[in-house]
Amino acid sequence: MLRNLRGRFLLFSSNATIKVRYSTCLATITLSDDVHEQSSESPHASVSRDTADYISSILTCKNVSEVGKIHAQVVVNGFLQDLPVANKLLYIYAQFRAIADAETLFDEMIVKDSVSWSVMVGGFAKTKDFVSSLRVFREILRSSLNLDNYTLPIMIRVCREKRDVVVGRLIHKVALKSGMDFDCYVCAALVDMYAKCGEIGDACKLFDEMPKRDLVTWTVMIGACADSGRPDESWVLFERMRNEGIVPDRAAVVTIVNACAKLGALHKAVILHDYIRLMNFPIGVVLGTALIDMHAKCGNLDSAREMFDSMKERNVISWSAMIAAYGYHGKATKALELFHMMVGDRRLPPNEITFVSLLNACSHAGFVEEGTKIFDLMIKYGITPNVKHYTCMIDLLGRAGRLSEASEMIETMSIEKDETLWASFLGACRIHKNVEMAEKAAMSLLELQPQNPGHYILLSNIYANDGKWEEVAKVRNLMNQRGLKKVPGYTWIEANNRTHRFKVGDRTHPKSREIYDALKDLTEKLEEAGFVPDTNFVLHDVDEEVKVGMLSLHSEKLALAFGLIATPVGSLLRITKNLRVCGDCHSFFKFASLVTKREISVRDASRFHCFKEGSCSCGDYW
DNA sequence: GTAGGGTTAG
Repeated sequence: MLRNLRGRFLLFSSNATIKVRYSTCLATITLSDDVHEQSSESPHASVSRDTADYISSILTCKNVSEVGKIHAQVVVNGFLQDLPVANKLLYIYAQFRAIADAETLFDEMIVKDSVSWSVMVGGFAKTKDFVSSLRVFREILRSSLNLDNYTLPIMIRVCREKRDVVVGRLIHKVALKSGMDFDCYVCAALVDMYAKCGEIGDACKLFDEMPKRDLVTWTVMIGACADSGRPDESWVLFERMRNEGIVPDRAAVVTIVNACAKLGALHKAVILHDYIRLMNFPIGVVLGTALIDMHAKCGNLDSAREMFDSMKERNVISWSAMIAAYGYHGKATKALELFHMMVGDRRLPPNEITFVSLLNACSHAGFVEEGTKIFDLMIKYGITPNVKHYTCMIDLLGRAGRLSEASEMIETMSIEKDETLWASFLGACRIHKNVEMAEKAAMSLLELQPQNPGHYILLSNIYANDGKWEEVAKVRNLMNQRGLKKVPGYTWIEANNRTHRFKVGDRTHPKSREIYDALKDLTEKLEEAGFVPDTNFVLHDVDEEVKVGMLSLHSEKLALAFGLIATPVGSLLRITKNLRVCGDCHSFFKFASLVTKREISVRDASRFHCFKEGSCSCGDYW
């Protein structure tokens, strides 16, 4: 029998065995004849041995059932109103994701402090019950409790997970208004939230204004730059961080490896891997997988495979990364081989991304039949095709010229179609010059993304190629009315351990004159060799045309011309483009590799093209 | 006593 008398918990018992049903288990506690007294008068008194004992036994629990037993003892021995003990119980329930148990306990606690509330917010967040998390957070705001540096990062993270920048911003404002001082946890969470919600400007501003930055804050910002298409800035930040004496840990290294993969710069990949070896970072599954991806995306497929082979432990992500690596490089047979090894000998179940990688590999290589089989196999594995799988299939069928089959697939699929899917179909229609189908695809793109200037250009090009000039004018007017301007694509080239960037008609490079001379010279030689520019890919933007002239000013070609003058004869040219390389450039590179006797490795938005002696590793499936 | 960052596709 438990009684609470003026702050003293008195526990009376006779020779008794008390059964307490609590939580998910039944605890049996045998009590002694003695009367125990426990003082709880002064909360500031040193923590009693019993409190500490309970806390340590709670922390050693291996499962919820063990927690339940200790919980029962806590109740019986009158320690439930001992805040550190109750909070620790709450915490451990939350850790085991037994949120219902935590909630029951929380409701029964007469006294709660900011820790109890914070643990509940975190507990709900851990089980992805974001609504409840927010509900508890609102209760904190309504109560007399102050906001603190513990609850805030949890809530900000919830907003990040939900990609809800509106609520995120609101919480940020409320916190600012409360006058509290933000610590590194709050700032890092805010920077990350803004960045993942696509508000990179806010993320940068916060980061720049921080008086102090710790390793996590730097890591978050490095990742944020990479995710927002500025991996070159990630690299600069990583160096700045190290110059400030901050030593990266594994998570930071994974982040920069990931940024380097996006950068696609081989010389940086080599430097980074050497650094990782030098620092003796243990290469676990995550870092190993990131390295596979980095080497593959920087053009070194062999290093990627070496990494894969040397890993002691691999998971489905590592296998998928290696399969994808073969895919970008047009090696569909290798990708399929690895897949069969994965599901055969290793009995590792593939996930939906494995299939995207595999289907992409098939479409890159023009493996229509194999791709179709894989698509069916995926369904047998119980994976419902998503829009990405369908996009691969549309790409696969479309590039192979099977436009009506692709169109039928689009008509009959039951899931929502997105812009990538239509863009894939449109790309295929353009290659095979099917104006009617292209028009339909472009219209759908415009409907889905009326703010994307690229779609207007595409549609107007389709009309232009078909001589429908009135329609061209209409589309152009619509674009101007909506205040949209074409965003240029960029091309990078590595030369002498540096990366140089070009955009269409670029004249900002110090060696501009030489580059243009080299390009003119090259173009003449290519035309002599039989190269015919493919005007299907000319952007019929009149103003732009007047400015930049013709196809020959594409950023890819400027980069190539620079590479020819800046690197030794015979050396490999490594080019990276942030959009898909067009058919005209593809053909240009093929001829260039023949005429200049250079090997040209081009990485675009989703694949690698290796041009050698007038042909491309990916055949005509560019 | 409670809190922030890392791997595969498109």
